[in-house]
Amino acid sequence: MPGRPHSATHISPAGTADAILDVAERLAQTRGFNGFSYADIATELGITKASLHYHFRTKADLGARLMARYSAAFSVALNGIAAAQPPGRKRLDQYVELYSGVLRGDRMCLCGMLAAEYTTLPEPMRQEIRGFFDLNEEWLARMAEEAREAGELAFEGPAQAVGRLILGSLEGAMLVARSFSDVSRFEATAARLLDELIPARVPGQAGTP
Amino acid sequence: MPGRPHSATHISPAGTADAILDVAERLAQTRGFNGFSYADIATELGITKASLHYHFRTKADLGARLMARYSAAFSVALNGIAAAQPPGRKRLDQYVELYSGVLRGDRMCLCGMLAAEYTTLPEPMRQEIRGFFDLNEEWLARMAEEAREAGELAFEGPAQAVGRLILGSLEGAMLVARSFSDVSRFEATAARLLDELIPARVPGQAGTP
DNA sequence: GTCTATAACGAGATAGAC
DNA sequence: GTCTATCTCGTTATAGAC
Repeated sequence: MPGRPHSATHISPAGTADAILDVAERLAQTRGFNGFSYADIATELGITKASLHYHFRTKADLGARLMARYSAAFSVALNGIAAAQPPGRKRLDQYVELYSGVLRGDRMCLCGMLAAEYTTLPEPMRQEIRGFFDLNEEWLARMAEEAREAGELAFEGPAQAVGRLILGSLEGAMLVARSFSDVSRFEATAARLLDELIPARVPGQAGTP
Repeated sequence: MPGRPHSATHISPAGTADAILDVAERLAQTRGFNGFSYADIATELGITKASLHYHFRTKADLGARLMARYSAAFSVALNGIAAAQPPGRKRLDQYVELYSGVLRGDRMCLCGMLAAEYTTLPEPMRQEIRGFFDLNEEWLARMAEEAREAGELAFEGPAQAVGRLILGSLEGAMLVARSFSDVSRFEATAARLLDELIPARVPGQAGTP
């Protein structure tokens, strides 16, 4: 695919592909990747389907680039949380808040959504899904481990297992809560999950000795 | 029983309508409700699309009846577990095993799957999804409460919160594990969830104060 | 109950003008 | 970069013969 115009004379074209991805992202998060069409995007942006194909040759192409952008943005957000907060519960609360924000827009996590459609998606998109889950599990495990080492939170066993449990649980809690249009249900569930799973370490009680 | 070719009601003389639902169920659990067509079912059964419309006038009709059957079969399975096991962890382990069995067939929980497509589904199907979640949450809460009262398991706060957390967590863990074609990942996560959330009550140790 | 045939529509995708 | 026009295919759904 050709890159953006290299001259500085036009600034607006830089936004078209991104604008398309913005709409596609919202539709994919609300209706699923198989739940929207080029016509939906075109209508919303006031352009034609043919123009969409200029920016994204195929829908599979659009999907792969959509997920790559999403993963990259998510990664930036995770790094931001880790940089802004010391090891401890606060980091995980902000992680949960990332999900709450998505849910407030009646959306699902993009990759959680596409995971449901997994078997119908082209391999490049499947790879992105697994990559997103790996990224999140590893970040969560690292945050949990650092909090344990800092004596802020307590849990037993490998941090990887904690990361996997938190990721899966939040994705599922989102899925259910959205069916009831009830963000508070998600928030309450997420809070309890963290409370039970990695309670604050109280000096003088059982934890790491 | 979910994940099995036949529901608990019939054994040998499965009629055409049931055969159609069997195929539709498997396709919905693997590809989603929007991920299969009448043509897919017709081809697999060696009949025509027109015949399908004789049994199910519209796809929305098929979907609603499919979910009603699924929920009913699931309800029977839950009652069976509660009747066969005394209050305690074993009941919940068998509940998890229900999910593992589904996942072993590369399927998702039907209602978890359709929850992702929620916004694209007709209202009757949405109702069934919420009903399925309610049914499961309430059963899990009841099982947790009975186990606590029997002194078998320990947890604090309302049992409803525990039911919601388990349901959402299992649905999400399924979703993620299926993307990696790794049932053991689900099983390990589910086991840890139950261990942490409602540990066995050991006399003389911290549990309910 | 199942078939053939077809309607009516929407999907992804392409060619070529401007 | 965006347009008009079109192609091809798949989708749900119906009519009517057997």
